[in-house]
Amino acid sequence: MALQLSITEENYLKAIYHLQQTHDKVSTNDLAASLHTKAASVTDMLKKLSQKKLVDYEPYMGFTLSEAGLGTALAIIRKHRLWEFFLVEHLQFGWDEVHAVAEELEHITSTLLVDRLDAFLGYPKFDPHGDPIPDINGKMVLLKQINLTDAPLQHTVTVSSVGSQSTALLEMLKTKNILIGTSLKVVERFAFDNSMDVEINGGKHLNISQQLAQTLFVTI
Amino acid sequence: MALQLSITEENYLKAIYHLQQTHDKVSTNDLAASLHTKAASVTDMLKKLSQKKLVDYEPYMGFTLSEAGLGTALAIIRKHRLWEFFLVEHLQFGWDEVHAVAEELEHITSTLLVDRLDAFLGYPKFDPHGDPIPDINGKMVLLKQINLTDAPLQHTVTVSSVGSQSTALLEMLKTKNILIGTSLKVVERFAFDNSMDVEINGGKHLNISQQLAQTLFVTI
DNA sequence: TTTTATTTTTAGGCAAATCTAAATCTCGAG
DNA sequence: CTCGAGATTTAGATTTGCCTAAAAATAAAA
Repeated sequence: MALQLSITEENYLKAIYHLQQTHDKVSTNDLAASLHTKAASVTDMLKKLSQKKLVDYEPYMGFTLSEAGLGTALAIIRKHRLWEFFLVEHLQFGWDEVHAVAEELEHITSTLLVDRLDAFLGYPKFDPHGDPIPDINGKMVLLKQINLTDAPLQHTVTVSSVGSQSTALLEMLKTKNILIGTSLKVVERFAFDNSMDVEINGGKHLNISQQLAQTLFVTI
Repeated sequence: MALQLSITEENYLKAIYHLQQTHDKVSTNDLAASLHTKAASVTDMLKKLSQKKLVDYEPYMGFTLSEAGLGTALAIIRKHRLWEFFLVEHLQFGWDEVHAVAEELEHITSTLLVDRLDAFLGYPKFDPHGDPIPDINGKMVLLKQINLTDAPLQHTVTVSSVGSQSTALLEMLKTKNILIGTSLKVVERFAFDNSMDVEINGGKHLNISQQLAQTLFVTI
């Protein structure tokens, strides 16, 4: 069985995972900053995680997750993103309100719970921020999915998926004639309400609210 | 704002609440037994909870929850039972598998989460074990709801509610002609599969599986 | 009403996770 | 190649929750 980790240990693994994405080797100071703690505390914890073979750690030389540590980190991230999806999809949370709650929910241990939740949600591939959700084996789509909100001005993008299957959303998309595969050119953005004007399939202009743009994932 | 409690403190409050239901004044030893810890530890924690005005504690004389402590305990129990309902209703957990998971979920702090979950579930009044769920103000139905599983042999009971609104269940009830208000007499129980034979409205006999019996709440 | 048994509390310590301050290491500048 | 700035680790304390063992209080029995 996977050894039982404290919430603190799990948070360390997760933070190391995120730093690893950009810093080939992670430093004590960077991790301390990321966890809002002090370097000395990080060193203490690293000795423990190293002993448990979850990180490859050489004093003064930096560290990375071991294979086992990576698997554990991905399991936590999987839980985090699945809960975020649940909160937005079923509990009417905004995509910007879910992080703090998911930080707590991600430490619930039951694997049965996670896997049932995954099934209940329909095995989503991306969380509400467009980040990929690892599957039960830790596998995930490699790139972050970007939504219309982040599309560059004057670029034409293609709708690749929607962030929700709610009937309210699907109806709205139908009346606006937006489907998977529709091309959208971002014409203008309005700072006032974060809405945007787009040109649809090279023709009509359309105003899209921030809420809608956030649920439209696109490829450039 | 409500002061932030540790998980341990919350578990103490909850345990005191449950003991209070039967023991007018709670004793150090009883609480220690209930939490699988030692009397000395309980005394330590009681001093802390007493200082925070969550329990009324007089050394050597026993203790009870204060008004504030009761409110906090009910909020935890509310979360516990709502999560149990969610697990059974939406994630296919058996009613006997949910307790351990709910023990973890009940400590998630977001009140927005709890209240949205409550709404999502349809403001249920009873958890899957028939225990009443406190509402947002801590109010709840006073009696435990009993389900058909616990009905005494040869007694006639009346279906008062069902534990789920799932279409699968409602369809089954329709074909079996079981409605709210239907009288059922428990004729026989079978230890092999925990199913039971009942007489419906004083007429036909019917076999009811354990799963079905558990979702049928009755009055005697 | 003593004395004994039981319960509860105090005293003193331990482990986890944190901190500050001091010591040590690494690496780039000169 | 040496030195010092900055990063890292060690040393020593603190807090929380728990423990054992001993002392104190209450309750029960003689």
